[in-house]
Amino acid sequence: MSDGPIPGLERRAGSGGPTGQHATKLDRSMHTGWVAGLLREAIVEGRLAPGAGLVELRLAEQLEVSRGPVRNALGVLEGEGLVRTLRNGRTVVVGFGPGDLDDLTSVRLELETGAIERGIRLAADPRPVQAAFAAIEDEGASTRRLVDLDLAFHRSLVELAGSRFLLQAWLALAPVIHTVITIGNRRLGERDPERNFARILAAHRPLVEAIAAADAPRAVALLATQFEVTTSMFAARESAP
Amino acid sequence: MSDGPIPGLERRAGSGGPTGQHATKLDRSMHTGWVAGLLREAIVEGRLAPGAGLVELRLAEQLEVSRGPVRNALGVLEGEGLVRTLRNGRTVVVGFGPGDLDDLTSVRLELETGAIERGIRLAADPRPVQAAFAAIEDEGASTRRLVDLDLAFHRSLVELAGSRFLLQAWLALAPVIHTVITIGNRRLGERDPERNFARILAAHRPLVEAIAAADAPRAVALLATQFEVTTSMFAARESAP
DNA sequence: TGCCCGCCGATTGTCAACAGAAAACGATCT
DNA sequence: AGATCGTTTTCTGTTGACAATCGGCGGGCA
Repeated sequence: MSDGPIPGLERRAGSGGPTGQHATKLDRSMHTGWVAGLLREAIVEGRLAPGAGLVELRLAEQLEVSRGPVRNALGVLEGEGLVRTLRNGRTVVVGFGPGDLDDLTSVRLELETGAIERGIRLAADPRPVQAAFAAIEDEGASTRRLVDLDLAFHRSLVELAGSRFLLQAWLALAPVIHTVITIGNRRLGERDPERNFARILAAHRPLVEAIAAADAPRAVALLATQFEVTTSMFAARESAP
Repeated sequence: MSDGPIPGLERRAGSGGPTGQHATKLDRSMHTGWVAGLLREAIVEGRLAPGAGLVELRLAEQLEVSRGPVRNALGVLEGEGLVRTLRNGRTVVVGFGPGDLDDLTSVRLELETGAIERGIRLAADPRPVQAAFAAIEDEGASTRRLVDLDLAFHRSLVELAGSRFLLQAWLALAPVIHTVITIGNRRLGERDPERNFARILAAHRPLVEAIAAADAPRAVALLATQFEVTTSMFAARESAP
């Protein structure tokens, strides 16, 4: 494999190191979670090309930690479906083709549709969804956080159903969804972030209202429309770069 | 925490040790995968009670490996949702309540129903499903392998759709499904294994036929019926032990 | 020239040991 | 007696080192 440091991993994120401050929430631990977060971010933002090999020792010395945390981080990334270990133990970044986008979108649609229907049927509290939308509104067009907030919004949709396992299934897809949203948002938003932001708001607001009104059919239809619009925009950009 | 070895983990499974033979399929490695498999088996079969604490050092010396593989194995199990690490790092076995059964079943129904519909719409090859059913038929009433084969059957249903991410979402639930099937099969099957076996066959055969005939509505209805029967039997046993 | 075999570097899997934090325990004080 | 504080013990997180394995490279041979 080629020498030199791996691009897009200058360990600048966070503070000056893993011992910075917060213990990365629920991940395995400080170093492990930090490395996993860094790697995940690099992958979902496309800085790590699909197929690129991740060598434990190189990552370790580049990030100035031992191989242990790196190893564990690769393990959680593998569990998230972002990397894949060949049967020789070599770890590579997984790639996503155009067909995968349709596939992922359809699965998301199915899961989130079911969640909304169940949530409304159970008269779930819509306020978390409203709060998640408000967070998007308040953020502005800052692309970086926007992705996280968009993902959090859709997570709140899934959580409407109050189903532990539905959430678990969706969570298994979350990193990949993050990848797709990030790449798509960058393509759509780097020219005109404000317009992209307005588009997102326009797509989400009616959905929030429909959910607050407990209008399940309308909410589901709006969700489907939102996904269709997104994928078609992707496809347009994809075919004519 | 109480002393002594953890019950139900006598490292008998497989050969005499991790260096036995095959490198546990696609898991992380020999020892890691072996430990993860052992632990997973113990959890899904109920030998490890929910809430039980898993101490790395104790597991390590009990299984005669170092803490490294044990640690990685616990990471894998955590990714599968079978254990949970508290914010102090302590790892405990997660528990499932009666409500979780309904929840899990409904999510499974949704996923597998969608898979069947998509698979039939795409004119997917039904032979893997038939093969999985044949494997169940050939096995007989041996409860142990029956669970694996039942799970493999349902996995083949999901694979009908040819959707990478639908499979990933379902796979995220697979260990938990395994747990439920195992516990349920034991309760239902320990009195009269033959009868339980016949019940499984009777529930699966029409489903296979409907899929082979590309009759999506009938297949979906049969799947729903199968799940309803199972859950109601569970509930009956649950309320009157 | 083309193919096969053995060597060598690179990389992973594993292990034992160290430092820090959290929990459990007991003693002391009120 | 009950609560509180300090000590001890347990357990995790991390590190560096060792052994085994895989891939690639060059030399030898037909």
